[in-house]
Amino acid sequence: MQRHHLAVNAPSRGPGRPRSEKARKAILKGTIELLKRDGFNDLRIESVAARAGVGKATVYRWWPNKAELVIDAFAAAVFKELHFPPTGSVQHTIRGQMKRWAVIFRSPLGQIIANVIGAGQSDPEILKAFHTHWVEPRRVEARKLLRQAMKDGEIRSDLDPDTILDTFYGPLYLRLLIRNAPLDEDFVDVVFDTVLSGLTSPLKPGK
Amino acid sequence: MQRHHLAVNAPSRGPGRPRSEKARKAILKGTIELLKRDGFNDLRIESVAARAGVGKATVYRWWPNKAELVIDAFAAAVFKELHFPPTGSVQHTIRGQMKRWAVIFRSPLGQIIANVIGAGQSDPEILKAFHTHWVEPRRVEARKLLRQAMKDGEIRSDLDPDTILDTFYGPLYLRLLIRNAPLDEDFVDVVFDTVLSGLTSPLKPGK
Amino acid sequence: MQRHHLAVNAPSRGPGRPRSEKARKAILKGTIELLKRDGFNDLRIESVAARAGVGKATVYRWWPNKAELVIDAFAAAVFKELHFPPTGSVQHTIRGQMKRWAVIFRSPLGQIIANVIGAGQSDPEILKAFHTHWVEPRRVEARKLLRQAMKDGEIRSDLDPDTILDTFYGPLYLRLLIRNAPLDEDFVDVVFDTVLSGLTSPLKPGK
Amino acid sequence: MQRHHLAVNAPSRGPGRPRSEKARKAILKGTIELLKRDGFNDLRIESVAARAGVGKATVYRWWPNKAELVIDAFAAAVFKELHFPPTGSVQHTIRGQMKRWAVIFRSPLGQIIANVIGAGQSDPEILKAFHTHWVEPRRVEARKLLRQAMKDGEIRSDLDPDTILDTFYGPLYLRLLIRNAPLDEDFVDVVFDTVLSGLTSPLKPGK
DNA sequence: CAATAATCGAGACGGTACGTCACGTCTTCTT
DNA sequence: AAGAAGACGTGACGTACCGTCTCGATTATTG
Repeated sequence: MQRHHLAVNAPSRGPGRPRSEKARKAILKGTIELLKRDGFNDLRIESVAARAGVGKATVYRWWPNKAELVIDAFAAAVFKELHFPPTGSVQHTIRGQMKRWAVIFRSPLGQIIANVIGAGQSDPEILKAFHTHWVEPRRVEARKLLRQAMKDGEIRSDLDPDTILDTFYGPLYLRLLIRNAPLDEDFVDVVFDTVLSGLTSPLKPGK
Repeated sequence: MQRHHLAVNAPSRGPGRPRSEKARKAILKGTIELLKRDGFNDLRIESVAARAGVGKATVYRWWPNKAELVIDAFAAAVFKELHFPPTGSVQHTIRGQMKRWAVIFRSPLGQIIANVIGAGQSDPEILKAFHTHWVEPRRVEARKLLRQAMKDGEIRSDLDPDTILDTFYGPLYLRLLIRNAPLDEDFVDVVFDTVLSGLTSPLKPGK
Repeated sequence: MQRHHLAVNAPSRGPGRPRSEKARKAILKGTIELLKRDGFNDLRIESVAARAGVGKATVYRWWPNKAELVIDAFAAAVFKELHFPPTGSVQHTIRGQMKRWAVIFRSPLGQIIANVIGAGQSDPEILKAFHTHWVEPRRVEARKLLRQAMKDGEIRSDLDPDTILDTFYGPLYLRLLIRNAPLDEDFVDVVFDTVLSGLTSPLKPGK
Repeated sequence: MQRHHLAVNAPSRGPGRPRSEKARKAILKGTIELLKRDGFNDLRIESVAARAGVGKATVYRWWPNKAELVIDAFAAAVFKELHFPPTGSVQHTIRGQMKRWAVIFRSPLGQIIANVIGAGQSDPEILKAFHTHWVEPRRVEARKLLRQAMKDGEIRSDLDPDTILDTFYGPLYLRLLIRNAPLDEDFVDVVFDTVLSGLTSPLKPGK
């Protein structure tokens, strides 16, 4: 019987030795390091345990499988990247955010994100967790921003915000995952300018 | 010592029993089926061999590892999808191509494509093969098309064709891989209209 | 650092919560029950603790390992069987004792004895404890009895009492442990008669 | 699906790589060695595999558990000890056999026998195998011998041969297993003389 | 009566070995 | 020479217990 991801905010503990915070952190840290080095596929739970100086059973006690472990490690790693501060106009904010993502995508964290999405292709839970821990926290602020821009008349107001965001960010994810060309500043600028321009133009007849 | 991807078109073979074409096809077919059912991660060479009624060694004789096998199977599966016929104006052709992709992406083949990209995140060879067998064959025609459109003044002529194609197709790949929202006709229309509109507008000052 | 089997008869205890007699008894009782059910090899300290409603550490606080625990439990279980009352002639007494043993050997306690001897084959401490708690307490009275019989001329007086006792009881242990044939009354009678007869015959030349 | 101890005398093999005789022998040899060194309880399948230079799976492919492995190893080890040649009179033969057993019981093989009997206390299969591979092969000849002696009037003819053999050999097993006193020549002589004497005496009234 | 001290239950900890699975290689007989 | 069959050594899996360790709570003696 186990209790993964349970009652985190229980004010008082039950009996028994409390969970070792040191072990938990060492495991998550080791997972990130090995994920960078070996990728998701070649990540070994045994290696994580060994690197964290921890028994294998301690890993399995708290994470039921590699996927959940990686998700948690990923969530912890991106926690600090969560914030998405408006920096002036909506357009300026989104362009800035896209550039910051490009930086992240090129960094080791980007490789982890790519790995998580990759692993998610054969495990829906991972994909779901990627949503919960990465996509959604950013989308909630971005949607708010877009709706404000629509209200202010800065962009077309007849489109679904998520569709717009997918159009902005899709090309970035494409280059992250397919790696057909570098994900550099110029690319971000062109994509942003192109899409934004399309969003401010008068409506055209479809098809 | 083995000899993968051998000179197939040697006019005369050496001595010995010739390679069994039946076995080759059964292996590729079984690979595709199991890839659909189990995904790349849970695809077992042993299962492929068993399903194909073939010895495990026969698989390894011709494909050095799971990745190459999947790539070959993938290439065989998408072979018939290769053609990209122009259907009138450039705009009409691209919109049609995007819609056809959306259909494919929603089909079982789409799951295989997603799986291959996913597997490619921890194996550069797979990603490379995805390029060779899927991306490039389509891009060569698409680039030609775009360059014609630029020459005709239909779209801006100062952009890299691959950047443009990434902008068109990135959102589709995003929904294929992240599955945050359905990849339906409307989405394709909105993305196409938006991006195309951005490509026909007069230049705006970047940044 | 621990203190097993401590001087119990200290008239006044030190400070601190005293040892729980209830826990001690529950542990010994559970040990016997599980020993019967699972045998020594498959006896789990965790199961003992769980069955006794006791923390695992409480078991380890008082018994350093499974062997000592089993020995203690065994000693407690056989404590009441210790007495060996003379019932008339020496011959009659020994035959009676052998029959009582046969009954015990056929009972669940017999299985425990067999298990303890079995476990003793890979742990000398267990064998030693089996001696101390089971064999010797019986031998001291039996030897006295035999020496009396020798003095009285009932049996040969040139033999080592322990050799004689091994000859009497060896066959019983054999059937307890090897289980090649039932350990019934007839068997006891034949063994006793045969050996006793051999002990009363005039000496024969050895070899 | 496995096939332990199967079809040994199949005249022609099927397809597939044949079982490695080298591995089989190395495993049985290693098992005996480790059994001597560590006893049954502390015998590790992993150690057996390592010592035999063999994969753990190869051990499990042919023996379902430690018990069966030990039984097979034991059977192989005692195979050469099987013969029981008559050496003159029945009495002389039995005394000689008992002395030979005493020698074996004092040797490393004796420790293995003790271990097997010990392990048999918590696993009936082991005990059964001990019977099949050790006890019975000797008993068949011994029974024949005893029946001949009965017919010749050398010993009483109203007793079950197995009861007699248990009376002869029980004391030897007792000292092997309980180790309360040395299993030396004198002990064997006294036991043999005593029991034999009891078997040649005229019948006494039981009870 | 408060302070001290040892026990209790619970249960997490770092380990070791388990028995299973798939890997990629090999060895046999058959085609 | 390639085929299928299937055993081989390897190494990671996820599980079960080991014996130890921290907890908060309880129950004694001592100051």
